[in-house]
Amino acid sequence: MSKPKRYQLLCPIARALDRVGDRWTLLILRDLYAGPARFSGLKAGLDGMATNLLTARLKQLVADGLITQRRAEFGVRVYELTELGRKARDLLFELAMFGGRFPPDDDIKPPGSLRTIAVTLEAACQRVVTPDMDFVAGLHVDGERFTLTAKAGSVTVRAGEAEAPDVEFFNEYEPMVAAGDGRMPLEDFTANHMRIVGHAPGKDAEAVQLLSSAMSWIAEAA
Amino acid sequence: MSKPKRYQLLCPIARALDRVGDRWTLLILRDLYAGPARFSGLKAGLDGMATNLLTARLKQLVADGLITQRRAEFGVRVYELTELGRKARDLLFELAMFGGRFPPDDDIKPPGSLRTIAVTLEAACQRVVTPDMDFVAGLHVDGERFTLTAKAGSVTVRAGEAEAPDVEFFNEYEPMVAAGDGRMPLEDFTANHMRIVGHAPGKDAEAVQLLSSAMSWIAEAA
DNA sequence: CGGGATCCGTTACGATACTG
DNA sequence: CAGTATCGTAACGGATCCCG
Repeated sequence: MSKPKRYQLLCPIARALDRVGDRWTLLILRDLYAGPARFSGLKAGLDGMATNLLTARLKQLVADGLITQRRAEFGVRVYELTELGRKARDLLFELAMFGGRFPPDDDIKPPGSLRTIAVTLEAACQRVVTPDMDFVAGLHVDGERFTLTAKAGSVTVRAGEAEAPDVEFFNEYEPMVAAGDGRMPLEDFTANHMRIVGHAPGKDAEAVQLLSSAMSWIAEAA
Repeated sequence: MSKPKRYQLLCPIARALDRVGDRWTLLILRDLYAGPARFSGLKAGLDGMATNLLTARLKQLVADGLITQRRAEFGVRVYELTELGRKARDLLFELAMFGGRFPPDDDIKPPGSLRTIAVTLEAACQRVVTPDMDFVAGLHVDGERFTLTAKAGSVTVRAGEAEAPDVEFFNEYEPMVAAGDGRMPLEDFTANHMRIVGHAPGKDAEAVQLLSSAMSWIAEAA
């Protein structure tokens, strides 16, 4: 029965907001961009969100064709982005770039999960990747694992441990955000807050090159 | 007294949404991108929005440094974007690109004003402009006037009549949106829905070149 | 235990009326 | 013209309960 309020205007911006403008919706897409997730996983990442709201938003997103619910092995239900939903990447990235311009509030809480880094990192890397790059990197951020893959000029960043990474990065979340926002100099970050463990010489150099290019692209855009 | 609900998370996306995520806020920025506007002008463009809400949103935007209230000549108050507020351009553009992927709803209303085209058009043109372009174009869309200026590799689109345009375009809004969304072939649009009146030969060709490049950039991105 | 559904107090929104 | 005040309604937030 609940029909959300819509603008219903002949304007692409309003049309987008009618799909993703409700509270929490963009944060759901943000978390799903890192890969499929279960109801409880999403709930954990979206701290403070009521379960009935999460249900309602997921239902709406399914209806709009942005996500699907799939039954993975042993009956576990997972939600994941559709091809259309993945197209929200650059929108989420611009949102992150815009948000980075504001000083973080005083009483700020750490997010329930770090999946937010996937979409931002992937979008930034995609802007600076060169077609010859080809590697798999493992990313460890405050203990959470991500996999960054560069191949044939395209980059993906997904939640989950890399199987046979060519190189591994160990970072903490807060310095990453600070560097991205421009509150910490890039040299400081790369020198003091990024531990690199290479497994395939040559590939590591590529990975370091990509990551630092991406970060300075972000810095310059500000 | 009213403290709006905020996420307050250490995540750039959430930080952006804490500034511009409330209902109507992004549509206000959208309209202001076309240039300064008065309270009643905004209200007219944002059909259906309650006046107290508009007041509240404007107050919040001022507090966050995205807009300012200025006293123009004869005591008329106008709101206008700050430099920080103008940085929302690419965000609004990505929103428009994303919204264009959805079929327009059945019972859709025309927007209260066409100022929405300024931000989208400017962002698209900026992506394809060449440094040598230098002209002033008048844009007439369903009777509303806009001015497109290209100079030194940068493009601006503002509401208001051009003083001495090198070229003038006459369009209707609906076909423009349809072409932008990909529902109408570009050739159809440029051939049948765009009237061009040139005043400075050479300059007109530049303008036509820029406009059609911008539109095909949009079409290809989809 | 994961994946929700139900209920209820609180807040934000939408419409209209009113004022400097 | 540029808002403020009021008020009914819809959405949100938190907790609890239910079902496989």
